[in-house]
Amino acid sequence: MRYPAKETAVKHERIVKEASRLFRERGFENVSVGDVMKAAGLTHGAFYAHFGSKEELKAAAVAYGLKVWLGRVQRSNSEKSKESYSDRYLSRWHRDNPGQGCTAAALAQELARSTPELKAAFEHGLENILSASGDRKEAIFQVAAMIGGVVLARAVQDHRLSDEILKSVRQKLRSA
Amino acid sequence: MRYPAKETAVKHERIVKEASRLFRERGFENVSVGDVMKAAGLTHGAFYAHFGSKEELKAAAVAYGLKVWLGRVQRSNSEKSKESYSDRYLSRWHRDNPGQGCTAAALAQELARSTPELKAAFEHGLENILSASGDRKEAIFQVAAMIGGVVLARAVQDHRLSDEILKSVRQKLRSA
DNA sequence: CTCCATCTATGATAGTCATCATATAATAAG
DNA sequence: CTTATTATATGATGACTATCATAGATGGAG
Repeated sequence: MRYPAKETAVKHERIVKEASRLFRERGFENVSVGDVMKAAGLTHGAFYAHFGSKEELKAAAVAYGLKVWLGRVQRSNSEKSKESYSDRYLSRWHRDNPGQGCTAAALAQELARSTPELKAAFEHGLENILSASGDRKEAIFQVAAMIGGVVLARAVQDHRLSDEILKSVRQKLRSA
Repeated sequence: MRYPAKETAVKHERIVKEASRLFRERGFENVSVGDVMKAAGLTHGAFYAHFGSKEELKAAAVAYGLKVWLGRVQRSNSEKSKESYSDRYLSRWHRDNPGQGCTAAALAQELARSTPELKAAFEHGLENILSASGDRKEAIFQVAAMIGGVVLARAVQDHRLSDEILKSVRQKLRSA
């Protein structure tokens, strides 16, 4: 790195962060390289000084998103808060703000159709999260139910039904 | 309908069926109108004699897909088979054949980012499925867990982990 | 048998997008 | 202070795609 040495790294991180947010909001396919660079305050051509391809950016964005997720899970484990992690995950706020939310709940289906590299990036992050829990089988089940609940709640039109979905999964998970 | 009157309806249905399969396999964005028409044995231009836009086709494909899903649920309810519906849903076969599988497990995240019309089509189909069950809250929970399980299992690379996810959700759902 | 409505095919149009080529500018190294 | 290096910006390029325009073809209505 011969240029500003420090600012460059900051910009690089900003690109990944904005990409991560935009991808979660609109999906990989509906975000162009130009969109990401504009959000990062740069022009589209500069992109290829940072990444070799859009595919590489996707992998970086997924890895970043899962790192953030892991941080939230760990923080929730240590704070013995009244509100459980699943309650926060299955909240209206999370449903309505995919850009700030869980990468899996926003992009898992597109990941399922992606390259082995991308799937591996996701898998690695997921393993870290599952390892952060005691009962592995229970953790897998909870993650699946949480993701399914948010995905369903986001896919329907009616607010009443959407709220009912969130509430049902929250309650069943708590009683489990 | 002035043309072959019967064949036209057959072709129309074939377009919807192939679209439904292709969309589940590759996602809405990765299937062109031309792809669908080719799969149906026609050329791209003929499409607009059947649908006003790709958006209309998506809605028809989603409605068709959920109708098929409802049929499977009902059949499973009547046949008091040994294998429960959730076991079949959370099978390796379903994970590996999204084109023949559940529309929600393949497209729900894209639906979440779609037009109100599309989301309404999905919601309508989902309501029918939930209505086919006795305990509504339990049905919602099971559907969420099943979708989340298959989505997760499809998004990871390692077969061992993927199988473990399917198995964990299956077992937890059965014991619930 | 004739005519017209409508399905189908071919080709064009316009927009978007990932990627690359080139040129500029800024700085770290000497 | 000079020079080599590299981030950045602007502007192509080529590919893809939804949609439309036009024309051909087909079979039901009269």
